[in-house]
Amino acid sequence: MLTRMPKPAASMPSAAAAILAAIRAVPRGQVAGYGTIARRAGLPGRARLVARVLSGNTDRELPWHRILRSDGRIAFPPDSPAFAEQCLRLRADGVEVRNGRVRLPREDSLDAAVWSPR
DNA sequence: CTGATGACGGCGC
DNA sequence: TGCGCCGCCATCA
Repeated sequence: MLTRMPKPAASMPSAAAAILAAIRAVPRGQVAGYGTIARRAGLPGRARLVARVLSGNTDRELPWHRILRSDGRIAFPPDSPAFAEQCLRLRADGVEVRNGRVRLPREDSLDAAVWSPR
């Protein structure tokens, strides 16, 4: 049966793959926190790992701009070019960005519930 | 092995 | 809301 998933091993390369998959699964117009992505990837408590993976990512197709800090703030210094680009890409998605911050969906929303079976 | 670093998170004030 | 402190994880000097 496929009922059992392998135990989460953060050090294995597939961890990064799971993270990338979780990020790719965030639909346009929506956003998620680093910690949320980590959980969706089966790596609870590895928010910083998500950040690490993203920092090494080169795929322009990856919706990296939809990943924000838990408080809805963009994780870049407000004066950095990355910050500016993330702002643009978010708005291109139709997301409202106020002062480098967006309205992050509550974790207990339906969408989150579907994603995080626990 | 110890200490520093980073696209983090939660809590307290 | 803003800020600081501390905890956590993985990597690197």
